[in-house]
This record gives sequence, C-alpha cells and structure tokens, in this order.
Amino acid sequence: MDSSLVHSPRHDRTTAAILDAAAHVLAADGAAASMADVANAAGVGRATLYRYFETRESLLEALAADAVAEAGARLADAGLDGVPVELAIERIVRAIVAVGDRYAVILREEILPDREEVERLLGAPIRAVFARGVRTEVLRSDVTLEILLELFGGLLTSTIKLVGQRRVGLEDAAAAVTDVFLQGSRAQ
Amino acid sequence: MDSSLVHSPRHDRTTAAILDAAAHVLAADGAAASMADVANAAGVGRATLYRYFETRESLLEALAADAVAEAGARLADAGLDGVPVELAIERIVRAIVAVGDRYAVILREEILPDREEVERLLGAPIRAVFARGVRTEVLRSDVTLEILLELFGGLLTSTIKLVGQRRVGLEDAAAAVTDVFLQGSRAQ
DNA sequence: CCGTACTGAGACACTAGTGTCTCGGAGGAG
DNA sequence: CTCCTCCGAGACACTAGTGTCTCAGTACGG
Repeated sequence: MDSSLVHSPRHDRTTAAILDAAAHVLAADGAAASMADVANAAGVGRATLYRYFETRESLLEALAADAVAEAGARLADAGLDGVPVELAIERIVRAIVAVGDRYAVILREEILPDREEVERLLGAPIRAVFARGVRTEVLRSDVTLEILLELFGGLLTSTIKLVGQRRVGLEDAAAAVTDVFLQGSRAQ
Repeated sequence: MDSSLVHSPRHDRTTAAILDAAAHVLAADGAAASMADVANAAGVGRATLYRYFETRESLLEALAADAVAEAGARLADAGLDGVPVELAIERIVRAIVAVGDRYAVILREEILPDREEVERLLGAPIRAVFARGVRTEVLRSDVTLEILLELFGGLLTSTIKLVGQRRVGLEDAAAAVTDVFLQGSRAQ
C-alpha cells in the first residue's frame, strides 16, 4: 500500500461531508451551483474545498464515482441472480432510488463518470436481470431490450424525483414503480 | 390590433430560425450553450440575436412558450375526449414526442415557462384523460393519479431522448411506450 | 436608382465563477 | 505547553459569458 493513500480520520470525514453537501446542493440547484455554494453547504472554506478537490470537474467526477460505487455495492448485495426476475427488478429499483439524489446528479447533468465503471457496476447486473427476464419469458420480447432498459431508466428518474421531493416514501415508490413497470397502468 | 405587433415576413422568419436553432443547440449542449452558440447556429450575428430577444432569459421563455403552445395545439387537435382512454394516451405520446427536442429543453432544464400556461394547455387535457381512465376503471386506482402522471412523464422523457438520438422512430417509440405504460413489461 | 431599415462584426464594460496564493489563527498530538 | 498541521478568510488574476453600443455594408421597397 502506498502511504499517500492513507488519510487521517478527519480528512475522510471532511471528504464525506463535502461529497454529501455537493450531492444535495447539485441535486437542488443543478449545474448552476458554484464551488462557493458547495463549500458553504459543506461548512468549509472555499480554499479547503479546493484543497480536497483540485477542480470543479474532479469534484463532480468523485461525486459520480461515489454514487456509482454505492449503487453498485447495493446491487451486488442484492443477490439479483438468485431470485425471480420480478423480485430482482424490485430490488434494483430500491437500490437505485435509495442512492437517491446522489444518483440524480448523474442522471440530470451529463457528468458521466467512467463509462466502463457504470457499465460494469450498474449496467451489467441490471442488463443481466433483464436478459434473464426475456429469456425465461417473464419480460416481453417484442420491445428491444435496450428500449426496455431506457424506459426503465425513465421511470427510475421520475421516481427519484418524487422521492427527493418527499411526495412519496421510498418503499411506496419502489413498489409502485415496480408494479407499473411490470403490470402497466391498466386496471386489473 | 396594435400595429407594433405586426412584423414583416422576414422578421417572423428570422424569429423562427432563431427559435429553431436555439431548440437544437440547447437540446444538444444543454444549459452550457451560450448566446453566441445560438446565434451561430441560427446563422445570425450575436447583435441581431439580442435585437430579437433582449436577454438570454427571454429567449428561453419564448422557446418554452413556443414548445408548450405547439404541444398544446397538437393535444387540442387530437380529439382526446372522443376516443377510448387507451387511444387517447397513445395520441398524447405521439403529440408530445413529436414536439421532440423543443420539449426536451423544458424537461431537462428548469426553464419552466408560465406554470399556468403549461397547466392549461398540457396538464389539464392530459390529467382529464387520466382521470377519465381511473373513473371508467381503465387505469388502476391503487396508485395516485399524480404518481401515475409523474411516471408517465418519466417514460415520455426517456422516449424523447431515444427519438432524439434516432435510436428508434417516432411511430415505433410511441407505440412501444404506450404499450409498456398500459400493459407493463411482463410477457403475454 | 435611391434611401431606409436591417444586418454582421467587433469593441466595450460588467458580472460571476474558477483556481491560486498568502496569512493569521485554531486545534490536536506529543 | 509547544509545535505542527490544517483551516478559514480574503485578495488576486484570469476566463467566459452577458448585454450595450457603434459603424460600415447590404438588401429591399418605392
């Protein structure tokens, strides 16, 4: 291990506080939020913010990487392969929505982090579930898998927005979006 | 009529060209696009752009109002009240997605134009169809109407993105999203 | 053919944000 | 207690965008 990678506990705490504040501020104000806003929200000086993240871009990258890593970890812990596709989809919804406004930053703006990382940690496992769904004839095959994934993403985005606005709880939202995605909005 | 509201044909054409270019540029580059970018894309000088729209904000407002008006006109022409809810929803999808990247500007950024205008021209007719769907038991009632509308909006957003990227045609997209929204993604 | 009105180009002032640097102070480790 | 490190505050240069203005050229109608 390189000793330069080891940080003091306070350093780690400050980093976390900055990323946390950045997630909230950016989710609220979008790309309009400035570094000063982030520093303010994090309760640190602007100079300190720049000591932790050299540029605005690197802050965004770190934030995105953080969100992807956390969402990926939740997906990895969800045991998607061992359960029926319907349940797996519900767990995916829960995992993504739980990461919430951190993920919203990535979706809203174009702060795409490492494409490979996104594909490896999020794309692949989700795609696997959908592919299994189509293969086992649980999911419809008359719509492209890619389109199905894109529509699923759209539903997730609006759900994150709903949860972020506290208009609906995480559990209700996850259940509703899973149900609507699988069954549709038609009655019965 | 106030004669100050009458414009020469060329003036109207230039206005349209600017709005058109602005819609494309903003759909592509998002809020990052500058007035210089818009002027460039419209093939006019920056000074001329400012002669037509006093500020960046007024340009965005005009663009949003334009998009809302066009989408509203399509909805009004769609005869939503006279057809079954399923067909009405398909027509809504087609109307909104057809306006395409003009509408994307509104959805992506927070350039909300006149809230009242949006509600009157878009919200009300769409809400009416959904309310009728719930009342006639075509649409499920175990999910709030508001949530259903929000999820519908999420599907529309991702569909606009798909169509904008030419990954799927307008007709296919409208059919797919209507079908998925009503029937869900489950096979059969 | 002429003049009027519009246009593009560019200079300009102004604002806001970014990233750098310095300095005095505070707080924790020894 | 003392030293050492980190922090906040603020000054600073720089960049990019906005909005204003002027001026020479041009298209178009009369």
